[in-house]
Amino acid sequence: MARRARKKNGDKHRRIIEAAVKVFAKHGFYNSKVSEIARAANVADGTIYLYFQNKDDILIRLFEEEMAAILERVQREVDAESDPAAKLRRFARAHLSLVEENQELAEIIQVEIRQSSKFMKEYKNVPFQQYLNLISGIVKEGQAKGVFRADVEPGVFKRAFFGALDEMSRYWVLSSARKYSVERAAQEIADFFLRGVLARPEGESGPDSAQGQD
Amino acid sequence: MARRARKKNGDKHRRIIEAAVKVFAKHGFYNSKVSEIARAANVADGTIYLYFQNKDDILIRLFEEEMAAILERVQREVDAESDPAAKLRRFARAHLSLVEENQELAEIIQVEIRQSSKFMKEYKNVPFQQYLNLISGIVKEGQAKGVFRADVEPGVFKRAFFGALDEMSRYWVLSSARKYSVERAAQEIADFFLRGVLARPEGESGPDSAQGQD
DNA sequence: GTTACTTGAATGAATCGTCATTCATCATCG
DNA sequence: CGATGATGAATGACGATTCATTCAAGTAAC
Repeated sequence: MARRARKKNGDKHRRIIEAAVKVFAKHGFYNSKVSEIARAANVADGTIYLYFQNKDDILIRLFEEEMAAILERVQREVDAESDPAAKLRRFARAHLSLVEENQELAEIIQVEIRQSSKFMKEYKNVPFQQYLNLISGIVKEGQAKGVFRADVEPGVFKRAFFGALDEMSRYWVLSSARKYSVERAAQEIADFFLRGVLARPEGESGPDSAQGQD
Repeated sequence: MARRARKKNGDKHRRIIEAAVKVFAKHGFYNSKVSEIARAANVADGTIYLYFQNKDDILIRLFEEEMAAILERVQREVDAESDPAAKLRRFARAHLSLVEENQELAEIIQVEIRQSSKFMKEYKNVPFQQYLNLISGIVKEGQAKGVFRADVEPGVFKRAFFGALDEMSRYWVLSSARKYSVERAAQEIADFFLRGVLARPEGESGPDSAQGQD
């Protein structure tokens, strides 16, 4: 029964994290009171400090735990496809679906984490790097298979692609108006990129003639 | 000499804004002290309250003033091109150049403004909307001219395109490593999109597909 | 041109509220 | 009984904002 302690720990730890998600999403990190998180989690103020070092720590841990789950899920979805182009579409769909399903969390990751990961210069934000690298991984694979153009810089692509999805999500999260469906948007965004990344969009002749002058 | 007063006003207002840019960029809005801005601007703490309502107001006004200048400049650059595709490339280059030239400001706009524009639910952030609409404007123009595919949703495109540039900027601003040149990245990002947006990448067949509904 | 008075910009020390965090105390369980 | 987890009132720091006061420049009167 000694392990019960751990289990109980896990329980309160969880409850606090979940409460924090709600509270941070509602007021933003800096305007959230620890006591409000405590109230929402149904624990005493002091209890929070048995599970977390301080307020910052709540944010970091919440981010890392949730991010790990997200990474795993998206990874799995992407792995389910074999064609690189399909992987990219799948990534877009998975990303936007996750945002739609976890709006509060998405809001925190988009707004608060960036805020503080800049402020906390030390924090390297590994999970986010990994997430981005899922994308560049797909690109490299596509290039290796000859399906994607070789002159695409994976390091630029991953940011551009992620950025596009992310900005679209922001729209979802911050506005209430849903003009476009997730499916539709994911599809369209992936398309913008894919048609530019595919080695030959349609029946094409040579890649040399591609660009005109500027 | 009575007008000197106004001039002097303008002067201090400016100095405070400029100081705030530095301070906010360095510590983030919430970790910045009004007294530090005052020190940086070489005015007394109280003086700030003669020019701004409160700390939030400093952020909002700084954003709006700087944004107006940015909008005007990018607008002008885009107008200098006539071909929609060229406009898009130009937009990308202008955007990234601005970021490179005003890193502190860019950092604030990316991180702090978003933070607080969520927190201040009322704040509609018109300047940002306008900025985005520069992009959708280009798309619509391109579609009208038949240069861009008609089935592209300008409202999705503007976010995707902006998001891509923005994420790339974040990399510049937050990391110190500059692996890719601005020029190169702008070019590449615009290309990802353009090759997907151009009505006919190469010699294609049917002209019927050109016009469509929106 | 100098003296006396008015105005309002500028100052910065003092105030006042607000939390994050602590810790003395309590409850529970084995 | 300890011991370990939980509590929540009390503490202390901090920092935005205020406001009584100073000061410089303008105006008028002589």
